[in-house]
Amino acid sequence: MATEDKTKKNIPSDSETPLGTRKQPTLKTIAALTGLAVPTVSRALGGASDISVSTRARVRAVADEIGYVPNRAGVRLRTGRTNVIALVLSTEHEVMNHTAKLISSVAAGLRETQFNLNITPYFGDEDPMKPVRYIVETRSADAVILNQIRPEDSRVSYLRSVGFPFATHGRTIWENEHPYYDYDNSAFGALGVRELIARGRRNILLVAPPTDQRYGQDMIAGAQATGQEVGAKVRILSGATSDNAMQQTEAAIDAYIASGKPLDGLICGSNGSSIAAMSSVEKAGLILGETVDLFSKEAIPILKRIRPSILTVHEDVAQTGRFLAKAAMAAVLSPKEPPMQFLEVPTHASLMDY
Amino acid sequence: MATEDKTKKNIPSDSETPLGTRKQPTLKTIAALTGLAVPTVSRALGGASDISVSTRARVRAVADEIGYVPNRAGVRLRTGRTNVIALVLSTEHEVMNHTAKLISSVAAGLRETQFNLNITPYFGDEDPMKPVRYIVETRSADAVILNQIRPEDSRVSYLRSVGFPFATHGRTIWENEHPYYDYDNSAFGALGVRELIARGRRNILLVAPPTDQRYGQDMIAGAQATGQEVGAKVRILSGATSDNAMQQTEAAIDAYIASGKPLDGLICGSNGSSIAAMSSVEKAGLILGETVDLFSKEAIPILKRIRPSILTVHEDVAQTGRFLAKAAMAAVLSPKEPPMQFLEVPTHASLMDY
DNA sequence: AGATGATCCTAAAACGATATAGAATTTTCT
DNA sequence: AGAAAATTCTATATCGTTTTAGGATCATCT
Repeated sequence: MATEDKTKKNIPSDSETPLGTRKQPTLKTIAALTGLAVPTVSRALGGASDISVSTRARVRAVADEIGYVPNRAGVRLRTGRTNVIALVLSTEHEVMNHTAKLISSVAAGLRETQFNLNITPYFGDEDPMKPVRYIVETRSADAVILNQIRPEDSRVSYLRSVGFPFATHGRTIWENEHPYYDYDNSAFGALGVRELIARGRRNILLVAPPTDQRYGQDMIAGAQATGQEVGAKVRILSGATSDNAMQQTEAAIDAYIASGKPLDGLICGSNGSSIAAMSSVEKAGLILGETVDLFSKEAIPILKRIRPSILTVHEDVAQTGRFLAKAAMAAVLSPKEPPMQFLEVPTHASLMDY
Repeated sequence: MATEDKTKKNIPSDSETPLGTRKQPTLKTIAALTGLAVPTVSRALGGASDISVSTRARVRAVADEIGYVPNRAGVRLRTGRTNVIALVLSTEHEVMNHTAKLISSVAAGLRETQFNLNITPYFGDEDPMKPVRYIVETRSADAVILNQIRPEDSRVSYLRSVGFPFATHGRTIWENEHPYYDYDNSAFGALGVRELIARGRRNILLVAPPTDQRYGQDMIAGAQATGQEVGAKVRILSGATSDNAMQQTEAAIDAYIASGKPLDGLICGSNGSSIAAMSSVEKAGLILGETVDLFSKEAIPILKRIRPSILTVHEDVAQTGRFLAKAAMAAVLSPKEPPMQFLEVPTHASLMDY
């Protein structure tokens, strides 16, 4: 085996034409072309004030001419800056509609900025902390954006403890101290109850909001408080809740109906649960818009194109993503400024019945 | 400690730690702790054969102990390797269902490998070449994955000319020479016609496949050839086609029906067009499964949960993404091997009518 | 004993960028 | 005119890693 090692070392393997190694121009290239020193070129391109205007112009001209683009690895090693914002997403139930729209809107928010978007997925069976820790430890992003926030999210406390910039889609118990965008799910729950009551509904079921995340807790609280207020019964269906647990959700609603409890109003906080509810209701012989009303959070266009009439409230996911992008950038570029925060409050529903 | 003069160079003492940001351990840290030289530590962790087993074990133990993670910028600068696979996606019509599933399945394919996923979005109004050129010029990924491939896609010819590793979702005219995963849309078109004919349908409309991309061209060719064969009329509806152009697609189908042309079978190659078709057909008073049949490509679960009975053919997007991930990695790690290629051929449809 | 090799490690250089300190020149001031 | 100051550039060091070449030590062979 020793001899094998030796021969392996001596034979110059595939050193002929390594594809893709056409070298990119570097600062050194420009320095050679202009007769300047490398740091001078760097500072000229950076717009430093102690480089003469004429030199700056000359350097820029040469750089443009040869198509110079800074090597990110060099910048990153020297400055620690990656120019990357990482969006950390769970793929537990697949990347679904809402998440997909979030991706594109965050991308839109980063458009024409110095920042690039990196999607870091993690899987349901692994520690949600893992991708966050990886990003921090390898410094592979300047900031992270998190969603599916729990009230005392350990990722948030970790990021705060190491001083790493971030923004969240959802609030924690430390909500005053970090950037976030949140949707007022308490108001959503309240609005749902009010709208259904206004249509004469009295037996309302709130479908399966997650109780480990604040948004589900808020939705329940908002709906129940308003139910108390107006003297209507608001029941909470527990069980599977995410977009891709539609089957379980549908089964849970089926079971609820089968149990004989009265039902004439449904509140669904996700597209998946809305679809499950529509299906379930139809099977049970109830008719949307007539014997039962469905109040739904509208996020994807498909819901608009499905025939039965349902009440929808608009959630502005496009705004969400753009805001989170700005908030994350601000956390990087202006760490001393107060964190950017926004709470989207739903105020009215409309009948989607085209 | 004994060889103090030797180790005394410029080891940053623990007591310094000046700023608030706690520094990550580097090879230097391990070198100081073990009394070895930095390259020795590097080679020990890399498993080089000329480092003694005991040293390797000691170094690894210390590395694990202090939680050493290689700084990616350093590796990238030295080796040129980023350990990133970039998935380049258009957000023209938003990141939609099919795309979302592609993202999660590519992520799954990269799971537990050395590679990370980077989503690089581009916008409909900008040059599709731009993100690709950026990645190549800044060397910010080791390979790219492209979709929405045109037959003579300029991104593909560019990547080939610079020798940059890539894989495509769809084939080009150079299909023999690069890695790809493709769905046999010709077979899909043919199968659709055959299935509809088998149900007694004779007036078939193929809904709006894009004619500038190969997959649309193939679908048309497959459907028309089979139509010829069995002597049935297959018409092609031109117009908007992507998932998010549902409104236009629906309007085009409405117009087709209004024109009085006979129609008893529909073939839809995307989820969006299927939803549009269902809506359009219902408006026109046709009944799915009775007066008309819909043959659809099934990719998202929502289609399964919508009430009317439709014929669906399974497209394995999960496999697509995993394969593309492997193909891209292979292009990076084994450039000399023949490119990984796969053509998914649909063979049967099933009635989604639960 | 002296030469040869094997084993295990180190020194130096390099990737591409930027920060810092200081050098060379010109301008301004007294 | 001589000194101080401003201007414009260069030299050097550095970020963290890996590659290359070579050095030191000890065992083995003739």
